[in-house]
Amino acid sequence: MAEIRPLIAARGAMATQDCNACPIRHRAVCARCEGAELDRLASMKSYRSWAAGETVALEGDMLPFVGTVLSGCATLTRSLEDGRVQMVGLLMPSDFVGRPGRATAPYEVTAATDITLCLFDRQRFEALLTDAPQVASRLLEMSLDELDAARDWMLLLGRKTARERVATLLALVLRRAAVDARPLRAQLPLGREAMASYLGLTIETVSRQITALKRDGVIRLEGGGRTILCDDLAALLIEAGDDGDGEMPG
Amino acid sequence: MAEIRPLIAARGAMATQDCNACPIRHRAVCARCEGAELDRLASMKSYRSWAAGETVALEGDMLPFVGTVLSGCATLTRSLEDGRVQMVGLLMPSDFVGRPGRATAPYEVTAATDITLCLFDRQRFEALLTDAPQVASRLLEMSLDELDAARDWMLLLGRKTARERVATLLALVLRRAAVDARPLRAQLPLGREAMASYLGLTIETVSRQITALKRDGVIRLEGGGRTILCDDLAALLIEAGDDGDGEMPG
DNA sequence: GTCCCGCATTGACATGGATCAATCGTCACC
DNA sequence: GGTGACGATTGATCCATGTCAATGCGGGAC
Repeated sequence: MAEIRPLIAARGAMATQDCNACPIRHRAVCARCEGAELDRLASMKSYRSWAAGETVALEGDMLPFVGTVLSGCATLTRSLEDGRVQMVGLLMPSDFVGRPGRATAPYEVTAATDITLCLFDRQRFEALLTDAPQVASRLLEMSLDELDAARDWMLLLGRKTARERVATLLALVLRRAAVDARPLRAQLPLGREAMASYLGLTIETVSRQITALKRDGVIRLEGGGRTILCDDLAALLIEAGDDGDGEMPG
Repeated sequence: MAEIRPLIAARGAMATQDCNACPIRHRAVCARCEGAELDRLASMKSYRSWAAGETVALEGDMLPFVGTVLSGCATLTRSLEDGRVQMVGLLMPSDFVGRPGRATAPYEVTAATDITLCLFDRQRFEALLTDAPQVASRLLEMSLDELDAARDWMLLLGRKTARERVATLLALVLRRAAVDARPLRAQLPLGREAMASYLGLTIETVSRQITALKRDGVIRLEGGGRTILCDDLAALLIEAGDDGDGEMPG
């Protein structure tokens, strides 16, 4: 997913930077920090990378850190005992990972692409939280945004048809990827399986709905189905069933 | 819903109390406040009640306040243009209402029972937030709990069968209502329509699944289907499809 | 270039839940 | 006690999506 957010630096370059130079400060938890807090953040952080497909944390794992996504894309999933899986969040660069105040991960975290995180020791971060209001209020704001996004997704999962779900996701990806280009074009960051998991559908249904949207002239495909083009975003948003201003759950 | 949480005082008594005496401080946003913050909170608050069925705020409404539920029970819903509705949260006493940092309501808020809220002027509350870390961190904690709950519900909406969904909700209500009594007994706070809205199902399906669970001896009904009894919570939790430790989205 | 291998697509069929419609209970009111 | 209204239940049927299975396609290794 890094490729559709060109602002984000490649991960090799990242490992030597500190919070002051963080290219994602505009959204990340340190966005409002000043001298002293930045120094504290910088003193407790480290970097770590995972390859696409690797597990960052299993449900119930001890998580000694919290952190921020620097590059790449990770998924949060919850599953039932018989193997049914639902994606409950998609982490993009600048998104926050982990849960201050809780030692174990409530869902499985998996690297969807190669990914690098900027990690903070959880307990030291919690201490910072209690006496740096900017950090706490910034994190609160991010959490509330995620809550809104999760609730939008509940509407999709509870009430939308398969075609509407697929159209919603494609519109979301297109709007993130390219606000300017015409026609809109985006490489799908997720394979069909991850899309199905996100949308509460099966792979086959996702595939059929994409084919149907293509047949009906709403989208076009390129590069073996991994790149989508759209000439008329308004038409795609109508297919999505609402005005389409929903945000992606983080 | 107030009747199943006997800790909560009746609303008539509430209107003259201040934050110090708030009977729901153990969970509410003021739970960690001390002298100065409590005084500030008390100075900006007011009380207001709505009757069951009344609308507290429509999607997109200006909301000049944030607040806390004192008594009663409210629902948060999102809807599609053609009328399909999904409940995205259920507010119980001590739950937080509204969104610091945003002027308009992102979902419709409706009183499910008679309800009383303790309201704070939004802008003054935001100011408090920036310089009272206890308030910000308490609110963060509550928001993260709601986020976890919303994500649990995404698993239900995306992957559970109708029977599992109904069993999950009934187990949730039973565990909130009565931890001690045997057999477990609870008055349903929600009618069939609200249950269906919460579960992403239709009224008819909810009704059929309740009938089926009764037929199979997992639950019993009383009082015209508004009170449920359960002799074996473990059996109900198995029907719910997971270990059942999910929380209710707030 | 060819052979795999993993992912995506397509097809045939089964089914869970929605839809449409009728009936039933319960409670409030007269 | 009778009546109306509203929510809940039950029944019959339909259809969207899941399931199972086969085929297609593109990219990397050699």
